[in-house]
Amino acid sequence: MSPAGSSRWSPTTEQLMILEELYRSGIRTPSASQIQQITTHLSFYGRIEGKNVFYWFQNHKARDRQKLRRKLSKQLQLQQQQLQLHHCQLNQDITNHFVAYPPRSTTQDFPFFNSPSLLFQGGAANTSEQALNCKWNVHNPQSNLVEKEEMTFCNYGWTLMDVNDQASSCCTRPLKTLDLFPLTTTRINEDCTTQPK
Amino acid sequence: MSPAGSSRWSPTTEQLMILEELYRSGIRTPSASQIQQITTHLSFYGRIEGKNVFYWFQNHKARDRQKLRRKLSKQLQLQQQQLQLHHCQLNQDITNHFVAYPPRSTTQDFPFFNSPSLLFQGGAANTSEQALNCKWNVHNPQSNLVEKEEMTFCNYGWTLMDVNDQASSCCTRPLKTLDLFPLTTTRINEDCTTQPK
DNA sequence: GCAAATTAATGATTTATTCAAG
DNA sequence: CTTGAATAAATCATTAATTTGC
Repeated sequence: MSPAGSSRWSPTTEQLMILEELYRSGIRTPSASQIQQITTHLSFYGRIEGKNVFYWFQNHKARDRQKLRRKLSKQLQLQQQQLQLHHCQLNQDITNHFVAYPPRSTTQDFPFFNSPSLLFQGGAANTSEQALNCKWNVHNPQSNLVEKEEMTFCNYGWTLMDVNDQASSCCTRPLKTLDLFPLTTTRINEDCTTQPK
Repeated sequence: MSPAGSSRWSPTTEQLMILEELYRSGIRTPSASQIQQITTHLSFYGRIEGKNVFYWFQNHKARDRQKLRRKLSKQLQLQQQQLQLHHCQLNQDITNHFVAYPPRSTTQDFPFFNSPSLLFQGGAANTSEQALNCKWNVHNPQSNLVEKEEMTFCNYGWTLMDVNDQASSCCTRPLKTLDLFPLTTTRINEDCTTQPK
């Protein structure tokens, strides 16, 4: 691929420090122009592309969330265990105080013992979700386009792509027949079912 | 945004027909060049951008899968119900034949009645997954780059972006101070914590 | 010390979910 | 309700740490 390059980007220490600082400062989903700026800036410290910056934030955010989720779920698990223990203790007490002799079998449990194990997935996820979904809106003075400032991923790629996209305006020059369209496309429902294998 | 345009693309009938035909013919995740071709071609029938094509395939594939999953899970559910019924019947039979008089309470269920509802998510997903994950590799004669032909989403966007990305090569011209980097970036760990609001 | 073997991190893709226009 | 658009979660794949036997 890239000459003398490995297949994937690995950030230099400086790049990483800067990225982390930006993250700490609140950036989570950088807009197109932000990515552009960051990339340009970081390219001073080593080879880097826009997508690297994009992915870095994507992953960092996700793994932050994930870490938080795990912590919460572990906490919950502990709480549950303690509750269970408490429950058990209570039950023991009841048994000791109100049931003088075993009711039928000493190995028999009380029904409320096998309480359903709570669903961490759902609960914890929602909690951490709300805790983390604080969006950060850039106040970019140069953007006088009235589009949503919360620019995204795809917009970035595609918007920039469209700069040299001749297909944006309805092109009237005779389209040369392309590989993908071997037949006239007006009678589509006939047998142009060229099955690729 | 676009002059006299609505906020989102809506495909013309022709465009839709072609897209569906292409989908039927096996295309699921069109490569960059494919998207380019398709877009160019479809732009003859109305305004369209590359991302529209990309999203269309993305969504169509996903919703196909989803539909299939639902069908399968419904089937399974039915099967489960029937099994349950069968089970119930069996239990009834057992009760009738082996228990002459009610054991403790007529409303009491047998423990194996509340069997765990099976996890459709896991099972069905995997099934439909395998059924749908038939990738389609283009045999594009014009690509003599030896990169993987299974090109993707981001590659598309970002690759094209990099065409006019001056930051790709390590730039040595003095970077003008950007909004995002108000201070020198070498001493990062000091207080450049400009909190955005 | 130092590679081969394992494991942990993390960059890059793909899939699922959600939002919102029409 | 359908579906284009966007975001988040899950997954894959490669690189860096780390361990292990010599």
